Amino acid sequence: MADGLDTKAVRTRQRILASAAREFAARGFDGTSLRQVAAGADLTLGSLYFHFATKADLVAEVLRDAVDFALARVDQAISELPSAAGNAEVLSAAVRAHLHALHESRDRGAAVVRVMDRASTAPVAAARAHARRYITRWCTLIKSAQCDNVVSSGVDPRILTDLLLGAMNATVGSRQLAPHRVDTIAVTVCDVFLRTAASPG
Amino acid sequence: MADGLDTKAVRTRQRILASAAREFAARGFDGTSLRQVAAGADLTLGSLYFHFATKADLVAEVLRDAVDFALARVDQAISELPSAAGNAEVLSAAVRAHLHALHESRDRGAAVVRVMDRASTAPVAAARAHARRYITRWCTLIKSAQCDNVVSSGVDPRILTDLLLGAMNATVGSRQLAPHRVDTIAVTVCDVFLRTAASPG
Amino acid sequence: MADGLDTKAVRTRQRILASAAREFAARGFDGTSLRQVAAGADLTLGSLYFHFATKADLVAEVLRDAVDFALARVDQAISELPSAAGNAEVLSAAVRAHLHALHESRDRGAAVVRVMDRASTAPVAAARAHARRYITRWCTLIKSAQCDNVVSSGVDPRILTDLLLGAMNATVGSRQLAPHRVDTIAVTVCDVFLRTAASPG
Amino acid sequence: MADGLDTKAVRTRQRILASAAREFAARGFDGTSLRQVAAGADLTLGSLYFHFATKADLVAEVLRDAVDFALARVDQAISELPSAAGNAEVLSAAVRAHLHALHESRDRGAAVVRVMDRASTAPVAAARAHARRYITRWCTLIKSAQCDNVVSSGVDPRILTDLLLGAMNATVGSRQLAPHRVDTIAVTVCDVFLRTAASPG
DNA sequence: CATGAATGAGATTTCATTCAT
DNA sequence: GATGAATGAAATCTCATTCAT
Repeated sequence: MADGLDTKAVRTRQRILASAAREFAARGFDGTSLRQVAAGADLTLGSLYFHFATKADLVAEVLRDAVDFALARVDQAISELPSAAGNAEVLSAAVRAHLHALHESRDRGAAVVRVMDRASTAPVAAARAHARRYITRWCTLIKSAQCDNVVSSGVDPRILTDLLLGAMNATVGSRQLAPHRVDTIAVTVCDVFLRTAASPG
Repeated sequence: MADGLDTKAVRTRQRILASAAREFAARGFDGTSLRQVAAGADLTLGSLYFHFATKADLVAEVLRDAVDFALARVDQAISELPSAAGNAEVLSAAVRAHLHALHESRDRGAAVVRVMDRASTAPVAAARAHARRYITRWCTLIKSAQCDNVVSSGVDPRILTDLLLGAMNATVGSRQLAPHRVDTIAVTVCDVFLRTAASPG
Repeated sequence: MADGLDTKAVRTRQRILASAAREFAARGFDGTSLRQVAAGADLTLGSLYFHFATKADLVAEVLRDAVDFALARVDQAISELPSAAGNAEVLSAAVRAHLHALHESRDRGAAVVRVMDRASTAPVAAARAHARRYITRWCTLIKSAQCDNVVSSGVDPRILTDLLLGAMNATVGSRQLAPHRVDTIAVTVCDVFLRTAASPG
Repeated sequence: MADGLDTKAVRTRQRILASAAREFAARGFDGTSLRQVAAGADLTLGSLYFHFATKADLVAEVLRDAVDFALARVDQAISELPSAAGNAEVLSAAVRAHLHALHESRDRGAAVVRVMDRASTAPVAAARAHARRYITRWCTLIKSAQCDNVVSSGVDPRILTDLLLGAMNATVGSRQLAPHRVDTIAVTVCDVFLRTAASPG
C-alpha cells in the first residue's frame, strides 16, 4: 500500500480533525461534545474512538496540526526571501505568513487561540509544549530584529513577543476574512511594530 | 433604603461574584460548575439560585462588573491628568489604567478574557454588548491619537484598536503579576504603539 | 433532629443499599448497572449520586454492612452462651450464627460471596481489608477449637478456616432458604467439621 | 480428516480458549472484554468472531472444557486404583484429583468458580447443565461413601456434596499454588470430611 | 483465516436546575 | 436566606457485534 497515505482510515482521520477544529474553534474545549465532532465528520460517536482514544488526544492533535501548519508557513515565507533580505523584511514576511496561516484555515487557527489556554490533561500539555517552541521561534525573530533596531530595542523581547502574538491572534474572529483584508491587517501590524516603514507586500 | 445597602444578601452576592470570577478565570465558562462557585463562596449549590437565576446570568454579571471596573479605572486615570495633557499622555494613561485593572484583580480580568468569546446564551450577549461600548471608548481614544499622529495614522482605527486591546489582554496569564512588572508591560506597550517616546509614569 | 437516625436521606440511603445488595447478589459487580440499583430504590439514576459518589463507594458500603452484620451475629451468639460452654459449643454456635446471617438477609450475604473476590478499585480494597478481619476472627475460633481437639488439630488452621468458610458460603444459592433448612445445614456443617457430635440447637 | 486435526484454525482456537480462561478467571464474565481475550491470543478483535459466534458461546466452551478436564482427572484417578480399593480410597483419590485439576491449570479452574454462578444467557445455561452432571457424579461418590460410613451418614448427601465442593473450590485463589501445597490441602480436606483417617497419597 | 473500520446500545458520571422545608 | 434532596439531560467512554476486503 505504498506510503499508507490514502487509506480509508487516513481520510476518515482527516475528516475528524477538520470537524474537531471547526467545533473547538466555535465552542472551546469544554463546550464541544464529541457527538458534535462525530456528526460533523459523518460518523457515529462510537466510531470516533477507533481513531482517537480520548477527547484530549483529539484536541492535542488538532493543536499540533495547527501549530505545525503555521510554523511551516512562516518558515517557507522566510526561506523564499532573497538572501539579501534584512531583518525588517524577515519579520514582516513572518507576520504576513502567521496571519495568513491563522485566517486561511480559520478553524485551526481559532481552535488554537481558544483552546490552547488551559486544558490540564496530559496530551494537551504536550501540545502546549509544542506550541511553546513556536513562541520561542518568534522570540528569536524578535531578538534579531531588536539588534538591527527594527523593533523597539530597549524592551524585554519576551514581552514584546507576547504583545505581537497577542495582537495578531486577537484578529481571528467568528467569521472568515477575505485574503485582502488579512493583508490590510498585516500591513497594520507591521506599521505598528516595525520602526521602519517596511511595508510588507 | 439607599442603593448599595450592606445587607447580608448583598455581601453574599459579592462573595459569589468573587468566587465566580475566580473559577471562570481558571476554568472557563463550560469548565466551571456552579457547585465549585458555590463552594468558593462558602455556600451550598442550592443557595446560589436565590441570588442568580441562571449560570448565564451569573457570568453576565461577572463580565459586566469587570468591564465597569476597567472603564472606571480608565476614566479616572484620564480625569486625573492635568488639563493641558495631550493625546499621547491620555492614551498612555489609559494603557496603564487598563493593564492595572486587568492585573490588579486578575480574576475579573482573566474571566473576561477567557469567557467573553462565545457563550451564546442571551444574558451573555447582553454583556458582550456592554463590552462593545468599552471597545468603542478605546476606538475613540485611538482616533483622537491618530489626529495628532500619536499613533499610526494611516490605518483603520478599528483594526488598530483590536491590535492594542489584543496585545494588552494577551498579557494576562495564569498567575498574578507584581505591580512593577505591570508597569514594565505598560511602558513596553506604549513604546510599541505610541509614535513619540512618551514614557508613562 | 436528635441522632440523625431517621432523616429522609438516611431512609433513602437504606433503600439504595438494599437494592444494591439485591442487584450485586444477583448479577455481580460488573453485571449490575447503577440504573438498575436506582430503579430498585425508586430513584432516578442521577439521584444516586447525591448519596454515593461512586459505584465503588456503594459496593464497598454494601460489603462492609454485610460483614458487620455477620460479625455482630456471631459475636452475639457466642456471648449468649453459658459461661461454662466449651470450644465445641462456641464453634457450633458461631457456625449457626454465620449461616443464619448469610441466609437471613440473603442479598447481603450473596453480595459478599459474589463480589468480594476481585474488584480492584480502592474503596473495595478497603472493604476487603475489613472482611479479612472477619476471617481472622474465624481463624482464632478454629485455633482454640484445635487446642481442645474439637476440630482436626494436626492441620494448618488457615487452610481449615478457608475450608469451613468456603463450605458454608457455598450454601448460599439463588433463592432464599427457609430457616429450618438453614438449621439442617448448620447441623451438617458441625457434623462434618466438629470431631465430637456436638449437635447445635 | 480425523477429529482433533491440528490445523491452524484448531491451534488458534486453543489459544483463544486459553486466553479466555485466563481473563475470565482474573476479571469475571462481565469484567472481561473480548478485546482483552483477543489480545491475549495474539489476535484482533474481529478475528475472534471467526471462531466463536458470541461471547456467551466462548465462555460456555471454556466452562465445558474445565468441567470435562476435572471429570477426566477424577475418572482416571479412580480407575487407576487397585480393584480392591474401598470407598474411602475412592473418595480421597477423587478429592486429590479434583484439587489438582483445579489448581494445575488454575485459569480454567478459577474461571469456572468465578463465572459459573449466574450468566443468564442460553449457552451458559447449557454449560451449567453440563456442570450439574459433574456435581451429580460427586453426589454418587458421597452416597457410596455414606453407605460404608466413610463420611457422615446421617445427613442429606446433596448438602454434603455442596459443602465438600464448596470447601475445595474455595481454595482457588489469585495465584497458582505449588503442587505440594495442593497435596497438603487435599490431606486436610480428607482429614475433615472422611471419618477414617485415610490419608491420601 | 484474519483484519480494519464502523455501529449502536449502554455504562458511569457530571451538572444546571427545581422545590419543599 | 439557606439547605438538602431530587431530577433529567447530556457527556465521555466501553463493548459486543457486523461486514467488506
